[in-house]
Amino acid sequence: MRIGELAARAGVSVRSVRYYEEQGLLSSVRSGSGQRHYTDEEVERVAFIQRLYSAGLSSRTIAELLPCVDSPSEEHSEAALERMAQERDRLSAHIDDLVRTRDTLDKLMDTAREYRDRHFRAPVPQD
Amino acid sequence: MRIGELAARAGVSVRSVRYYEEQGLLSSVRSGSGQRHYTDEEVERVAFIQRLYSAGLSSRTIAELLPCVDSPSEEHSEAALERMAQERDRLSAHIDDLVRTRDTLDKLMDTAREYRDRHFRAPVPQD
DNA sequence: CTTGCCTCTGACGTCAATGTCAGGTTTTAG
DNA sequence: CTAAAACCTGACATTGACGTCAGAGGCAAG
Repeated sequence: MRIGELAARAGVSVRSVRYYEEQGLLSSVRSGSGQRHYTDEEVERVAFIQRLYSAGLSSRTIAELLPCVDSPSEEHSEAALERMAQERDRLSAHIDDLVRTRDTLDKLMDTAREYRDRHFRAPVPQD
Repeated sequence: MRIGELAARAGVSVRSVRYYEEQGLLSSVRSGSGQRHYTDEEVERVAFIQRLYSAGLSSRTIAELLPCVDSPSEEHSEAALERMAQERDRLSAHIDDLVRTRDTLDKLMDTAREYRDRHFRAPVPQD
């Protein structure tokens, strides 16, 4: 498939796909006229890249992880495993942080609801 | 305390504190010479703002939430509650996304470890 | 063949939070 | 008193993942 279809199927923009290639996260086979062609597998790959981005990883970090995903071989296996473990930990920490923030928000909402109910109207069952 | 101490205590840069004020997230009492002065409470506030930022909220969104935090009153209570619920949901979705990504990373690491152990050395107890 | 859509490269624009610098005032320590 | 350190405003720089546009070429349908 060509880049438009890939982008649509993966749910990203055409611009992003080109950007991923520029960053070395994705490769393409070029037709004689220079157009990029992809296989079905690339759809998943692009989607996965997106998820890593939205997990807060940078292009550089993703570029360091993907080779391990592609071909687990001796050369990068150890380094990549460490890198992945490290990013996994960062991710875990971030998740914990978000959960704490969500808890804080929950408490704030409870407070606000209580206040509202006490002052402005009868209590309602919460959600 | 002055801005330097506040920033240090809250773990952010002086620049950021000024920026928060510029965005209406924080207020300060000015001394005669124009220097900002803060109370201990502001330290927590700044730290909380930081957490909202790192949770992916924008200045604008934070600005919409903080008034509710400060003084739950009729005027913004309903709207702010909705806003908070909405952001809470966004946050939850994001957390779920991150957890899924972490799971994927875990699986990748398992695969890599298996590969390594099968090909290059005797199995070791995992972690 | 032509019309319309897709693609190409390359470059500049954007946005948000923050860094950084300049040029000047204020506060603090010795 | 004086030098260092901290603060002020204002403005421009940066970073990263894109958006967007220009100008040119590719490709299927009628």
